[in-house]
Amino acid sequence: MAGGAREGGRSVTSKVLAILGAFDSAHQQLTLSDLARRSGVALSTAHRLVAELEAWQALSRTSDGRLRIGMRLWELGQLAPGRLQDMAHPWLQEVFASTGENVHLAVRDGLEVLYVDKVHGRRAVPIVSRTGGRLPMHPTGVGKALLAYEPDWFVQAYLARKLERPTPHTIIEPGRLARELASVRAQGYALTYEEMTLGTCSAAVPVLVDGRPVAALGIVIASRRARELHRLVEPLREAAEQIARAAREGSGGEGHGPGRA
Amino acid sequence: MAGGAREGGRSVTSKVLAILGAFDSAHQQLTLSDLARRSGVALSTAHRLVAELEAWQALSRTSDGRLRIGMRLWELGQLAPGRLQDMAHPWLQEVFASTGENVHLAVRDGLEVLYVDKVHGRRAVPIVSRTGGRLPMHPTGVGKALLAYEPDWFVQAYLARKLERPTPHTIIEPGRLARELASVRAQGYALTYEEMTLGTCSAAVPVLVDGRPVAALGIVIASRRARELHRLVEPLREAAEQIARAAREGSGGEGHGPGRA
DNA sequence: CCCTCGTCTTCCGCCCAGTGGAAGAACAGG
DNA sequence: CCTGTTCTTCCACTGGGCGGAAGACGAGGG
Repeated sequence: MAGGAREGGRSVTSKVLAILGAFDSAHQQLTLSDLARRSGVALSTAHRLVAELEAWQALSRTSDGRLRIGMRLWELGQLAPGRLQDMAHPWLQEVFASTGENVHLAVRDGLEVLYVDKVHGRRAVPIVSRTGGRLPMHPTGVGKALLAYEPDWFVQAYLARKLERPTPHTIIEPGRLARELASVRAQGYALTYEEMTLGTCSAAVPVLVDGRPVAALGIVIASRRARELHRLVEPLREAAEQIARAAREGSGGEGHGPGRA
Repeated sequence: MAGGAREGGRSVTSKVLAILGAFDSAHQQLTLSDLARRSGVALSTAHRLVAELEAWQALSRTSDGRLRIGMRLWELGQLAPGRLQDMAHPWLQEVFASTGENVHLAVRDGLEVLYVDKVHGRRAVPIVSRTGGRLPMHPTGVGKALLAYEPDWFVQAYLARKLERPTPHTIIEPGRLARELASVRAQGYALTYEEMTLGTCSAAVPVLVDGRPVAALGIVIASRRARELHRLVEPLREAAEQIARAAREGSGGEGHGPGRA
């Protein structure tokens, strides 16, 4: 082909998707060159495709000319499954109303937790998680709550890898983590103390439908108030129970959460 | 070309976008054939593109095989601008906490209002609006609050069209609507009584930054409780003022809302 | 049971849309 | 003025995309 060998035949669609996929929470705005580099698409090709995406509002530009995800994609994204989130939202609200803390809902996706909803007021928001964000499972409350109820083979596979260690308090020893998970199962809730972020600690409970952990409900507070965590478990547990009930009744098996294994 | 004339040369990208664009709140799940029809893409082409989109989780399938927007697009959508929404959320929360009603935040996009955030509890949710949803401006509280502060040429253009009439209470006479908007400006808030949906009424206030209506904050309740609306205006106004202040300080002109004219 | 109708999937040869290197423009520092 | 970076435009070549058609599948219905 003109200018050189076409690199092994990528479809146009794959290039468009690669361009979109170049954005993530750590790279919310990119220059055209960055975008081309990150997506592995030739600069001139990226230029053309980006123009088309921009015209459709799939991408937009910040005031300094960098590219971002556009409103149209946000709008489309709102049409994604989300049955569980919709049902759960009022209950998160309830927990927030009775505690005033940061409450969030997460599901497992692959080997990570994906935060699907979040309710927060104005006080002490250490921004540990953001809606649409991902974190590893073992250093987070919701992650431990979910992991503890996964089948054994899954947990084994999870523990077999080298685990990230965001803070010195993170538990990464397989044996110790396995024991921790056992106690989560025994108690019905998970606690963390500065395992993901220094300065914050959390409590979380799983949402169990037919014994399977479809989501987890968590709460995050400043670590100097760690003693209050126990007081917060009961409201969480109650809300999770209600959400589970609503999920059992509400949806007759419609695929509502993500579920890559 | 094989099979016949290529219809005027549409780019691959435009087809992909047409496929995504075929989904909207009234068509959240589609069969492949529907999708091909609605997007104007040949069936076999749609089949191939959809397969690629599905593999990337841009689309997913419901249990009965129909296609939906996938989790990956939801995730991407969460990276869209949203500065204003993020800042505003705690204040919506505050209004909800003090009133217990359905509170939502909307911006203008073209000739419609786009709902960008919503907080609701378990009681009386007539689901008038959904996050990511659009409604015409004149029958909604937030719409009137926004329209009242738009420049005159814009309002004229809006009124010049034939206006939809979702209920018999909807005001569609240009003269009457113009007078209504004048009184919104005078009072600083807008009220509606069953103008969008029978059985519900609403109050809304604009969020004004440098005199320009960047968003509107609204509340919806059952119409049998219409007398309580006045009581709800003050909390709304207060929250809107705080949001406006935060917006003025927080962002130095970054493009955060949509703004097609 | 076969037939019909609608939907989904696969196939295949043609050819134009897409491609990417290169050159040039625009801009920012130094 | 020069240098480095990013953005934009150009162009000749070609293989990925195209869509009609035919086949597979499934759900009624007679």
